[in-house]
Amino acid sequence: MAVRLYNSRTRSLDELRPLKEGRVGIYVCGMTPSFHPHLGHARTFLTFDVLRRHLRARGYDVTYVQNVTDIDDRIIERAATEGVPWDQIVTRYLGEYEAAAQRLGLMPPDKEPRATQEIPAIVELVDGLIKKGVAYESGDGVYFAVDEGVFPRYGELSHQSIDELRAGVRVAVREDKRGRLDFALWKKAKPGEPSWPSPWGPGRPGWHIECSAMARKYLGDEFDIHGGAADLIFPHHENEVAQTESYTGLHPMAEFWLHAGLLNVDGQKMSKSLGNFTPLTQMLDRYPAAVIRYLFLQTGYRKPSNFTADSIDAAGKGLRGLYADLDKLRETVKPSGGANQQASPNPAEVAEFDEFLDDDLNTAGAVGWLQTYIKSAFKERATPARAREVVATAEHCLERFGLPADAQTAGVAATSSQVKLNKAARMELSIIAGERDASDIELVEKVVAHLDDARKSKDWAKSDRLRDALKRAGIAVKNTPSGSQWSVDGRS
RNA sequence: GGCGACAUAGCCAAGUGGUAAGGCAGAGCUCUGCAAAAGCUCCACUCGCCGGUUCGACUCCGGCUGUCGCCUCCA
Repeated sequence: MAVRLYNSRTRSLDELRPLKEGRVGIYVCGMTPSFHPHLGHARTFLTFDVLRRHLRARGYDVTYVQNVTDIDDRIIERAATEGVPWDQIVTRYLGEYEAAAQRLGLMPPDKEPRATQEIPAIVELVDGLIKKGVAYESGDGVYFAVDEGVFPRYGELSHQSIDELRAGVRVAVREDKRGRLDFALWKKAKPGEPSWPSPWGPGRPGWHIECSAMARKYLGDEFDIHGGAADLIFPHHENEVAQTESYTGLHPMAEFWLHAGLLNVDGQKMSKSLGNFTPLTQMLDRYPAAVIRYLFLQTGYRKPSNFTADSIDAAGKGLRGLYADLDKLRETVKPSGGANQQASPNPAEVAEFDEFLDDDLNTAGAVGWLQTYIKSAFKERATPARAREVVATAEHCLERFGLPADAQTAGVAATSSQVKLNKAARMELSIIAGERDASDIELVEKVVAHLDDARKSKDWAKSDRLRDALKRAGIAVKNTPSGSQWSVDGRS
């Protein structure tokens, strides 16, 4: 079965037919590091991460390009506000993004070009557009002449007509341009602004042109997939099309346009002014990356998604449950097994999983399939050999999702490594443990060890007393054949 | 005002022209000194509303209502 994806350009589910046999080129609009990355960025890049993994598993040689727009008005504004050089802003927020990307397990792009390092390619493009008569130089920059109708297909991607757009313009025109819809290709530098040399004097690229230039340079005049979040369709992607296709005379520049749905928080769009903007780094401190990934996997990538504390808690529990089932299967294999009995994923079952992903990256359906699949092994009372096969298949699927193979690695194991005891709890536990200087975690472990001893000697009264003390300290204990496990109570 | 998306149980969320995946929460049972975990069972005669097409629609068409997004910077 071939891969089908929803194509914003044609507004239909189209079959992926790479321009070059066996190879897929993907360009995704990346960060403009002018502020903290947030959970919405994570959703978008996680979407394309799963797409890459799937296409690769389908045997395609994927080239994934994700740019960095490391110069724009917001960066300059931010630098001015803080009174620091513009590139310091870029370094700070790009660093923050890269650290977050690593924690999220995003595969590094094959190419990660930066606008300021591609000035020659950008200048070449702008110059070419002027020569073709679709762009013009004015007092403060170079503009693309949308209003003059130089690009008849303008509005086709976002399904807007030039007339309607013209009616909708409601921002005071400050730039020195001929038509209200015209957009900047090159901005001449005002005193004190960062600049690069060009035939039109020192300046910087306008927003949009850098993507046209970089996509062309790394993937060619025509390539397979161009992606980004839904809010980029207009004007960013529309303008990219106008620039690139005017320059090359070819259409379409990208066969597929993929758009990831936006993320709301508590029913509202994330924004600084609403105060619901949580930096991604903080979210990652609060929730394991695997849980965030799993949460997004449970939703269709195109749908607008609403993030709430409840939704991520439920995702955490769901993921932990999945790992618990898997662990149980692994347990059943161990005694009779032997370490060298390796099983391979079942091809027919992996194919069932793949069918979901082939269908417009239906990760939610695939997650449901995987949950049922693992559970079915219990219902069937799987033999050790079969259990091994199910585990191998499940692990394969998890890897395809970019999820770790077990709860420990995913950071959702029941036993927590992070404890923070309050004063009263610390005092109570240190008395029980007979320790004053132990760390919180050592203290807890000591008391849990006492509890285990009490249980071994069937001293239920003592065992219950210790359990209660731990509970007051916010620690939940559960007993297993291999010793007691504890976790910070209420943490999911 | 223009363009577009979405509307499935308490919550999150798949899906098909032929009779509703999965997860969370909830109920019961098994197990258990207790507490958990886990397993099993149950949990939408119904898919925003109204028409139409059809032997049959939640799934196709039309209308209505509602929510959201884009049209200005945005992943």
